Amino acid sequence: MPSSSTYKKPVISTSVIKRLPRYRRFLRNLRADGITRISSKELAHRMNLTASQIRQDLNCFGGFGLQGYGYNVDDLYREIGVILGLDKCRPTILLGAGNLGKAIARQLDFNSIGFDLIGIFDKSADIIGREIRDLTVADVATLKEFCKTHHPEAAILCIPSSQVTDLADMLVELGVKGFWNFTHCDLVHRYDNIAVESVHLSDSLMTLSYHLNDSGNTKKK
Amino acid sequence: MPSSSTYKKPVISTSVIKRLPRYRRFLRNLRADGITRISSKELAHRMNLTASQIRQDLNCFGGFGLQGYGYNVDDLYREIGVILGLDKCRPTILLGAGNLGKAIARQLDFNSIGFDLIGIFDKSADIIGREIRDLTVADVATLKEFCKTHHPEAAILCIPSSQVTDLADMLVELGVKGFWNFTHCDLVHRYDNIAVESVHLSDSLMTLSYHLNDSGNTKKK
DNA sequence: TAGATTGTTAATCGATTAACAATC
DNA sequence: TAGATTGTTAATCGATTAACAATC
Repeated sequence: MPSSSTYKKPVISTSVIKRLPRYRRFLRNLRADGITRISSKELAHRMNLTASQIRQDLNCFGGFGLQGYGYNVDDLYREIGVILGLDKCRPTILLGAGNLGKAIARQLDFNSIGFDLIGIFDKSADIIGREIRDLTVADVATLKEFCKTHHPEAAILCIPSSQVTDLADMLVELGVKGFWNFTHCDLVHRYDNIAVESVHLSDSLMTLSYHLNDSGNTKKK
Repeated sequence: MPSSSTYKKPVISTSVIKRLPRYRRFLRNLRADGITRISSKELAHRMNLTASQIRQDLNCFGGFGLQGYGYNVDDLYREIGVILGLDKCRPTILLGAGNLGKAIARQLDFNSIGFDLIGIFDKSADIIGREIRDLTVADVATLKEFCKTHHPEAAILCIPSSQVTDLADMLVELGVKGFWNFTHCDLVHRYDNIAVESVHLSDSLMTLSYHLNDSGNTKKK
């Protein structure tokens, strides 16, 4: 039953990975309610999944349960955090401090989920120099120099689509290993060995629109 | 080959629905580049999919192509818009005008994707009365009255988790048919016949974290 | 020990891909 | 007509569910 985060992983499917944060949220709520142990059956019931799926998912990473007992809520919560790498502290930069960028920077508790926001950049003179959290928005012209000194591992893209590919290409060359992409641009298959996680807000709203069309047979995700 | 939006739909899988906005984005780009027709093969190549999948997906909704020719870019772009219901104008309200709510309200072009933002509500005295786009933030205490007059169909939830269930329950009673949910709360299986589309920002960032762990065998979504 | 619940293998289901006849 | 490419059926692949032996 390995629990450390460095051993040869047998490639976990995206479906499984995407469920992990949700498991973690439910486990946190359970813990907050003072519940210390839970069976796959009970958790499945609360999450509207099958017990089988939960056990299959967790066993991709190791045997975290105990026969006849179930899972320890707090242990499992922390294990999932380790699997996701939330115990890391990855230097991260934000590109674009407009409405959305600013909100993202302020809204999220980066440090508690493995990221450390160390720089914010914009190209607009109106925005450069402003304070967001503990950071001052810098001129994107100084980005290259900044990266060479501080080696950010991840970059958050909240810039206009037109600027995305140039900037992203540059960042990859400067050693950035992953993008959290809020632009309309489809970066996903552009690079090898670079992680891209996209949040396409309007795509998401469009699927809501679809489901509003056929209210009645709606029953989703 | 039906193209109108009202006929008996044989339940389309979520996987297909979720791909539609992406097809639409690519088609728009093609159109912008002056390309008027495209084969499933060529589109598949550009989108990193199989031609087979594209044809299967589109044929869930009707025969939009022409044998020996392919698809008309502009027609298909518009058809997908109709399928998604982007030609509608659904009265929509925003709950919570903090960092994120404000940014969402300002960032998105609601009208071009089927929504009409008609009200913004908050409970904080600091925020009530502020101007966001063409709207003035109203006191959430006036929400019920507002709904009885204006009958919003969709609600965007950008409020603290603690307030979500009470507010959402009330809105459902008042006739809201769908939620765009940005809270940590898992609304999904709470109601019948209510559409819920969630954007869990930290969940998304966590999956990026996971993929940064194993840079190398990263190749995703 | 008996009861409970896991870890894991086998069966099922659904989604993706391949193949090909229909047709522009 | 010949060539191209769709719509659609069949085959494959992967993900979910069921079943059950292992074990706490």
